[in-house]
Amino acid sequence: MAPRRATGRPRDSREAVRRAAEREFAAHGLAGAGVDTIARRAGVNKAMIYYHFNSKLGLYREVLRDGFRALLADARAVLDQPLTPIDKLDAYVSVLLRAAARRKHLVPMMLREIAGGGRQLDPETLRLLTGLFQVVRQILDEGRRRGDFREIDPLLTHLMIMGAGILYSANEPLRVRIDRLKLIDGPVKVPFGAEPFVKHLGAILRGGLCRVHESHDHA
Amino acid sequence: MAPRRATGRPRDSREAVRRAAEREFAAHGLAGAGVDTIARRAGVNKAMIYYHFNSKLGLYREVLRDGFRALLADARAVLDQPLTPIDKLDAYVSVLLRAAARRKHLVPMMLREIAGGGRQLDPETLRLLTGLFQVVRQILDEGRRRGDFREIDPLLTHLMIMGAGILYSANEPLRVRIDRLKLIDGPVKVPFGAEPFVKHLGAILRGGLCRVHESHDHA
DNA sequence: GTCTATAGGCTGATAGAC
DNA sequence: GTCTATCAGCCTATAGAC
Repeated sequence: MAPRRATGRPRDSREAVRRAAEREFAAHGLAGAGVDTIARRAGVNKAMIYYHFNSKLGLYREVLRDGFRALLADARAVLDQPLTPIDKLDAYVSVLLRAAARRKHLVPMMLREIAGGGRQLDPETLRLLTGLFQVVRQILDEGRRRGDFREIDPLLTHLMIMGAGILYSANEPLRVRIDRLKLIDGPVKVPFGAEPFVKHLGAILRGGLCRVHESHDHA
Repeated sequence: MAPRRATGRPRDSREAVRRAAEREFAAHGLAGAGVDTIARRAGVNKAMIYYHFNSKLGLYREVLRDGFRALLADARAVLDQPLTPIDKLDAYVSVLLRAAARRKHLVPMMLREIAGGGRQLDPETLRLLTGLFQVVRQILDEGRRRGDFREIDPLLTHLMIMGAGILYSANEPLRVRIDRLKLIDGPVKVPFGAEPFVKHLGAILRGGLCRVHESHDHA
């Protein structure tokens, strides 16, 4: 029995609010977001927000939860793909970045949440977060069983991938600005979009930074 | 001519405000922070904040700038150490994490700033940020010249290290909570403090995830 | 489900005495 | 440099009609 346009506009007002809230919360955080702004941008009366979500915090939590539910579902799908473990890791990173690009509110909200010690994360959202770790852990386990991977801490690896991926995504606006201002001298090309990052991280995970010196000495 | 206790208390009131502001901004962000709270915690009259810093935003910017100035100085010191490039990278990561641990406001503030597209970053702070990249670039260049490192994108590498390091630092409270709630099953030890991360990232940068199979086949 | 009107608290900022 | 007093605006939230 989902509420289907009783009187007003064809499009569900609840959905409109959610979408407007995603933008506002991502840009300004829970404290900085304005309920009036969200209502205006949703083309909805402000009272509707309280009707549907009870409070600003309630709306905030629901937006976060929805986002992570979708993200976790995407990530889990990687496990079923017929790929080698190392390629699955690539796919996972790619999914992460592309999910962040599609749902632009997720990464900024997550970032602010982490900055605040995760105070607004309800238990379910916390569970969803650990679910992402489980995906990485399964991939790493499979790789270790097959003898592809060496013994490596799965949680630290997860945190590394997540951190690098999140910052890279969130960074994009800043990179654009730094690029425009020509703040970096020399022949450095500023990367944009998911692809360069996925490739780069994949290369590092495969072989690290160092040269493979097959019987090769300097001097 | 630094202002030295004209009338009031022995300790400089400006410094007291800065320190209280660090905590408040880190915990609640620019919008969420309260000027009254900062004043109270600094043991200083609220009007003094406006006397010293003009506005809440002015105070915020100064706190950020000071933090990154100190961080960049620490990072640059690594360049002069008598270490091989790969060990310098380790040292750099270590400095980053330890600086974050000492100046607890830095990472959360940075995280929120990134989430907001860096809207409140003044040009100098932006310059300081790119300075960190230059440090990584120099280390990588030196390694490439010596033949230790293979050809690798320095900016992507910098972003990877920075992202992983920042998230790991910022994550600590969340890891504590997840650990307490026993949300992760199985024999996974949740890491705390800088050391495990520095070691882990060092290992990955050195050799990646995969086993070195010197003539070894699975069959 | 939708809208109007408004309460009521909080908070950034300033004026002005000392 | 420090402090008191106070304003003015914003902004979450609700009551209540339709």
